[in-house]
Amino acid sequence: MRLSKRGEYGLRAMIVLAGNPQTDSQLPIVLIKDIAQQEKIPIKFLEQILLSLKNIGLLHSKMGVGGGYYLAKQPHEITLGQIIRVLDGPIAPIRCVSQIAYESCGCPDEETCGLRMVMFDVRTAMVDILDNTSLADVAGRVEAQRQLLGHVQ
Amino acid sequence: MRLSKRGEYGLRAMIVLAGNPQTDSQLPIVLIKDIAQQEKIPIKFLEQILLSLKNIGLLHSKMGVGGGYYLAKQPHEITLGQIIRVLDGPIAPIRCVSQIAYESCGCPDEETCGLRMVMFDVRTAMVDILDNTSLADVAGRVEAQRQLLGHVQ
DNA sequence: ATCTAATCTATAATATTAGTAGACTATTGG
DNA sequence: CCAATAGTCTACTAATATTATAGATTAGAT
Repeated sequence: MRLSKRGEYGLRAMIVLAGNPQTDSQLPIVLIKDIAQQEKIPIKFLEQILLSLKNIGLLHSKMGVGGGYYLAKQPHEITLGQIIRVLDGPIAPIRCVSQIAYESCGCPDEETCGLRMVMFDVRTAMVDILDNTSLADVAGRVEAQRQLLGHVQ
Repeated sequence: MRLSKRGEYGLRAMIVLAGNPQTDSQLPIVLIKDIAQQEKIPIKFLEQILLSLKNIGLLHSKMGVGGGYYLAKQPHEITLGQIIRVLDGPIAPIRCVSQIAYESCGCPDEETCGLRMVMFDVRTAMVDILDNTSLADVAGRVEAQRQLLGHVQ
């Protein structure tokens, strides 16, 4: 029941990117290298991860001097659920409760399978959080917590 | 974010065992072989799984003719969370939110780590379900669903 | 041109998972 | 006591997934 490093690193990177808010005047481009350094992620591994997120349309990039990665949408439009599904696959404890990647678990009657009923609830609980938490929400919570702890920016 | 086969098989086996309710007159002993057959689980794999559950004290067993496995406690005293922790380890998307197997994720300040905040909520949601659902609860839900669908026993 | 930075593909190293094998021990019943 | 039954224990293997690493390539800026 654990997130992979791939998923974790991807989420951390996206949260960093969301921390550089998009303005009209200045593009919030961040280098892979900088994210890797800041979050202690192996750079070559992070490259692959960001590339996946780019290919699915969550990130844009720019090559060459002054290039880097930036969010393809506003932070409030990107949820953690989207990111995790790209990097770790469907969010479901067992396949027979996945909406996106359903697969029979082979029990005689799914309608009366006790395990399936409970795991359906677990899946729902996870998805409820992850699909309703955006990068902006995360940034907001971090900010609120900083204020609460009296951190000075 | 998926349960292993080990975990899944263990849960299925325990649900089967809880389906044979414990009475004073007759011991509800079930053979590994029968569970394996009914649930389509490789028998040698299931042996190991049941042994783990026995060693942790969730199952008892009896060798020889007329032997087999039976629950060590009443179905309402055994939760799915207990079973999963034995077979799959701690229930937490990342280690830094596990109560039982905490481990630092290496971020500069855990108190203001956005990923940690969200994953803490996810963990809580999963644990709330799994630690509050007993084998008796599962059996009850299966029975209720059977009635609802008009199955005749 | 040259430097920078992302892109792409392949592959290596490691860990985990899933399953198999077989010898051993305990219990029952004849 | 012996044979059959059924769980115990340990080791091992095969497959798969995870976590990277390497290096050549392409695009863009100055």
